[in-house]
Amino acid sequence: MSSDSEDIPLAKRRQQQQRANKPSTNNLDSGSDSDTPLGKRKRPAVRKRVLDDDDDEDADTLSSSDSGPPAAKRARPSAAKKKSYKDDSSNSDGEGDFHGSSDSDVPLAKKKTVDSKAKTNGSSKTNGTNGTSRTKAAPKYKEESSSDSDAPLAKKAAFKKTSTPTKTKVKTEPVSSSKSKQSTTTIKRRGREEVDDRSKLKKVKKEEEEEEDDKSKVKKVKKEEDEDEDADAWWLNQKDNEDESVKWTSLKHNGVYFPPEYVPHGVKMKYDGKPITLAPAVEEIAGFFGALLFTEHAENPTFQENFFRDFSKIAKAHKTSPEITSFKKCDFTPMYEYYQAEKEKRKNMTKDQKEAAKEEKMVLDEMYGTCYLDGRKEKVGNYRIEPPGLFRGRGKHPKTGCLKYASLSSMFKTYQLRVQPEQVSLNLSRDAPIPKAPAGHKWGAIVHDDTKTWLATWKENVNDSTKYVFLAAGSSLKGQSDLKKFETARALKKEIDWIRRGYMADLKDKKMFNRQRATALYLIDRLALRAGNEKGEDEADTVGCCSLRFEHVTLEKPNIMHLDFLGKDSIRYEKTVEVDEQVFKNIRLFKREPAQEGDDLFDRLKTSELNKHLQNLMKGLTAKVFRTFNASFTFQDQLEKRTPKDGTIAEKLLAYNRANRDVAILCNHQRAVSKGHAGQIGKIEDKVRAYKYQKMKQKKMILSLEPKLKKKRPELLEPESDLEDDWIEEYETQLLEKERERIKAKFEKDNLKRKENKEKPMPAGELKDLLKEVDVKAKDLANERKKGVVPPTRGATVEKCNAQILKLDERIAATRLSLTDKEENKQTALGTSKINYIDPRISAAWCEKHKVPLDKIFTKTLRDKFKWAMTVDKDWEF
DNA sequence: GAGGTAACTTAGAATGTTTTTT
DNA sequence: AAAAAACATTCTAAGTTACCTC
Repeated sequence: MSSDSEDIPLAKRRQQQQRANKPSTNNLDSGSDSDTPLGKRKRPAVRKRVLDDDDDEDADTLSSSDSGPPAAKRARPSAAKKKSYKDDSSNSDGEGDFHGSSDSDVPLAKKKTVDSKAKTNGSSKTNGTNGTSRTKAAPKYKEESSSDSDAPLAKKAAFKKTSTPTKTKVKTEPVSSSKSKQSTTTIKRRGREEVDDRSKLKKVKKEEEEEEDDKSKVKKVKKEEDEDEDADAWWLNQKDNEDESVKWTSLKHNGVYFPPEYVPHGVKMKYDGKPITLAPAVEEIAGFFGALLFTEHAENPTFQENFFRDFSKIAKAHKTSPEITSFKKCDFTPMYEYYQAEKEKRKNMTKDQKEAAKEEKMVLDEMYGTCYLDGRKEKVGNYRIEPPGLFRGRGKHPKTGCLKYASLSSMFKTYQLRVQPEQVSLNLSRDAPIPKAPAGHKWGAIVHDDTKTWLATWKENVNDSTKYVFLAAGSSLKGQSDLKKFETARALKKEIDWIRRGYMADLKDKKMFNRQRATALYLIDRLALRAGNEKGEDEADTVGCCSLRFEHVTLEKPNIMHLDFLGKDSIRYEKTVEVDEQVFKNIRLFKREPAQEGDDLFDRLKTSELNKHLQNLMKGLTAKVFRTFNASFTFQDQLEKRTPKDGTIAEKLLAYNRANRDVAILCNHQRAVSKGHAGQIGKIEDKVRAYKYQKMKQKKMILSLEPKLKKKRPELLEPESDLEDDWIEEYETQLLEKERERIKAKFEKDNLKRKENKEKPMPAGELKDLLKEVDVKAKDLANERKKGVVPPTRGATVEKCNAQILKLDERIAATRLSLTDKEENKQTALGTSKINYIDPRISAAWCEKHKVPLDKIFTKTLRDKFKWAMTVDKDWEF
């Protein structure tokens, strides 16, 4: 029943693909074994290379014997010189140093921030769009602005706060600091009486004032069935000021939805060939695996091992279950079949059943999928507590296959797979009614932390990570942070020139640390790499920029760099790029002996240090901002270039999608190749071959018509590439077969018609005659193949044949193009960049400008998510 | 300053639904 | 009308970042 090739799961295809992708020039093979294809992972605790930034030698001299610049040029740039790359135009402020000596980073950076502000202020109107200084919004939403009376002051405070990079929050905002401390402790306490924090006078007053508003607002919203767009349009009423850490003043919700209890189906797996009866919990776990049978997961040894450890342990603990000690003796196929059948059943549900299921979902959506935030009705995202199951880690995750459960502790008489209410903490405002916990249960904790956006949280067992219930993507909170994200990216756009000059200069810095930082920054900026935090041993071995290791980078003179590593989600990043000469030199320097495989390329650098540095360059700047900035910038740029001014909507959409794809490629967003892809490609290739076949025929026909052309046009004699005799024969056989079938079908159809019309059916002999004609044709073709000569068809002329050939060439080219297009699109995922990286205002403005309906580019959910961005005018620029 | 972790964004797989093709 | 492809949504894993603690 395992219709094998049919059902290859995505993960498997991905792997095959990755394997297939492996370039022949891959230098990483060395040391690779079956377990760690990208080289065995060595994590030397601290293995710094001998070169030390503290010894005062010029790193360039150390870097290599080759062609370093003459000593005079290598000398550290003087302060005056450095100033020059900060901002050529603003030479008025001579002290505008880019980075200064590293030990005095902070004070200089402070100056920098002020500088850049002064600069933008002076420069012009455009800075009105900068995140911190948005002032254009009209205070439409009157109720809210009541809490807002001190806006100008708060704004100033925020401004100041940000220009002092270190710990300023504590200094300038005692309220918020004490608050956050207290609220963290709150979370740890249990029960409902704990009151969070900041009952500062000001706040209390505010709340009192707003209580009234809240009530009326809630009523209003209910009455108008959330048709009231203005009430939801937070972006029309952006206040820049206000304590950013406070996320809401009122938050009411109904808690979370727990997955239903397991209903045993009694389907028996086999052990050692015999069906066995399992206790419900054990049966459920066996079912988890059974459902995954024949997928890449279930065939992965690590997955099997982890699963079996947990499975057999729990089976053992249940006395009623027979002992299970060998994975090999387990046969889960009955369960697999059961779940397949269930799937089928679900697919074949009647209309009524489907209707009922929909209804049920609606009820849950209303109950748990909705909350009230500051009186506004908002959607909750993932309100379902994750059901138990097998952890599906990506790539080579050491824990993949482990059982996700609630508790195996003996406190519970039976093993508890489902997360219990006691493990779940809820966050809501103090005035909100506390949702009832499921019967017989209590909530783990109730907190009132208005600096957090989560509604519920619990701990997961496999990686000991925290899970949250957040608002949906279309909510105001998410929208606001989205807007903030893009405004930061836009702010970077204004600063990028001098920041780039800065790190380019730092590439030659005497201190190794600075060089590494600059080089990393270069890669992050030019290649849109992720920051690359350190990872633990119990995670998949993936890297980002700062965690790149030697084996991930190879160099090729004069300035070519190959990158080959597994990034987030174990997606392979494999690119060959030209890099700046100095970057090339630096990387060679970093890679020098005694470094060896497994060592970090940037052995002095950590993401935290990189980000600290960036923070000094610009408020809110972190490594990930570069990705956002470059993605949006590239998109706008490409969109502009590709959109045909007078094209049809379809042509414009094509341009849009191409620009989108450029971004996806930049960010290396990939997806598994779909099931039928190879087949689809094959079909198109066949189409190309069919064209070539026709072309070949035309060419030969010309020669039959005009044999003299053999000398004049030797290309006519050349065989078509990729057109082999065997293929031709098979193709012709197919053509003939199809023709026969067509004739038969037509014959039968005609006879049916005759019958209806009470006419006599055509005699079978007629059909035979028709088929004979095909046989004659077959002989002709065979003859043509033998002699390599194609007699001209009736009315054929050299001119006509030439025209045909031209047409065919065009078609071949077009089909080939669609082939490349398809091929590339097949592994490129456009969605991720559209959802997370491309400022939606670029799209909105483009639609406006080119009269393209918005719903051609954004689905309903995306329009909802980006509703804050839809009001820009056609000339808006990122 | 290392190490841990809370909280949030970003990510591809899996699943569900609609549209297109056969 | 069925199958396949395309498109949309849901799910939860896997990142980044700030912050806390020692």
